[in-house]
Amino acid sequence: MKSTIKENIEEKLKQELTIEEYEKFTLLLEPLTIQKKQQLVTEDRVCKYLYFVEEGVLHSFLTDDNGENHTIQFGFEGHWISDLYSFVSNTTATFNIEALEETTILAISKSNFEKALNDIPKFERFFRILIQNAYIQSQHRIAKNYSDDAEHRYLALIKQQPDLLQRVPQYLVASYLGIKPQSLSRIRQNLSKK
Amino acid sequence: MKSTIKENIEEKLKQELTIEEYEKFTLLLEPLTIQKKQQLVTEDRVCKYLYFVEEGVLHSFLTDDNGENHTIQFGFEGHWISDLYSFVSNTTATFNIEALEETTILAISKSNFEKALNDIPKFERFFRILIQNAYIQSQHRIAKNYSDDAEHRYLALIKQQPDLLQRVPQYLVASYLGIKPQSLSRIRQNLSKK
DNA sequence: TTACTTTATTCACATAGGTGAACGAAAGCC
DNA sequence: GGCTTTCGTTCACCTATGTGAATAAAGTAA
Repeated sequence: MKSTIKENIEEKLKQELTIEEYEKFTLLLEPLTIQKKQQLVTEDRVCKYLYFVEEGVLHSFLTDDNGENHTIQFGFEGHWISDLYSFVSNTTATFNIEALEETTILAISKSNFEKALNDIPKFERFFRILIQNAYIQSQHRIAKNYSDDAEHRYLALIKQQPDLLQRVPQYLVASYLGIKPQSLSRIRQNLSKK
Repeated sequence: MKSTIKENIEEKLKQELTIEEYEKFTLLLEPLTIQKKQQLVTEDRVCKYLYFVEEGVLHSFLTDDNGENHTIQFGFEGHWISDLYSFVSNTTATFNIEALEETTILAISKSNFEKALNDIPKFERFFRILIQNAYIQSQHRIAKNYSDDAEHRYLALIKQQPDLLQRVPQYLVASYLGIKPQSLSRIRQNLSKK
């Protein structure tokens, strides 16, 4: 189940890292473990790290003016997660990031991130590809939100990630789909009748 | 009104390009002009370029299973636009890109793009920052779509881009907001009563 | 100018998803 | 083991937005 950062980088670069590159990079990472319900990032504080999930799950969410939470992203093994705007611009975060189970993480601080970009040429490319993939996904998510109703989005989601409901509570899946838990219940009820 | 690519790059890099860098880069670009309603990218064909808008406006949109169009993005002067997934993976595009008025563009092909990444070190960084900003924006757009209703999204949009309705027809603004033209009409009517 | 097409408005009615409450089941805790 | 909190379901009712049609206004072409 554990995901290694070396494989993650090599897979995106479609190229192996040399031992020196990997060791140089490893020195810049800070391992940490957080418990279920602990927050890694809290809105109104600056998000000072990028996080790579080795094992476990996190979610990033936004608390709106009515105090409701909206899950923007899940971070499973092998994902990178952060409040990127807060990280790059040193402003207070708009998202919270919280563990959904005990999670082991590798964190890279902004100064170490910049060191990596400058000292390890491949790293700038790696990070470009990482963000590029994330951006493509988010464009498609916006597109699907426009063209599909909640039932279709739910079906597409569990098709793409069949174990999702085993790993995270249903009300967070509803939130990620942009609907209320009751509505997801209703949708599942309708589907089971078909 | 015209936007220059040199300024666009330097602004993102927060650093000036040398004359050599700029000239090397310029050689990789293909200028073109397209007329209103012409398509730059068509779904089901591969998108072979990244496009920088010098002057004019484009929009990218998706045609759904009911034949309805959903505007995903507007590309004004100074914006880059493409079907990035199609471009990077050489698969057929899911989005269309069409001019909303006569538009002048600089296009960079995939092979030239790769040449730029490899030959001009700053370019990899520039492109990383470009995508990073786009990704941050799209994350915030997803978040706002979850927490705000159409009226709030409309108000936020015209506040952020007050000339939008002068440049593009209202039904495209509605589409971008994820609602029907009639609904935007109704929202505007309610607002004018307040 | 006239004619034709595209865009915006308004209305009556339909529907997906939201709301708040009640209830039971499951999970964590002492 | 029982107690308490969290989670999922169901229901009756509500609301924002969609639908389809009619009409007007604006834009374009001849």
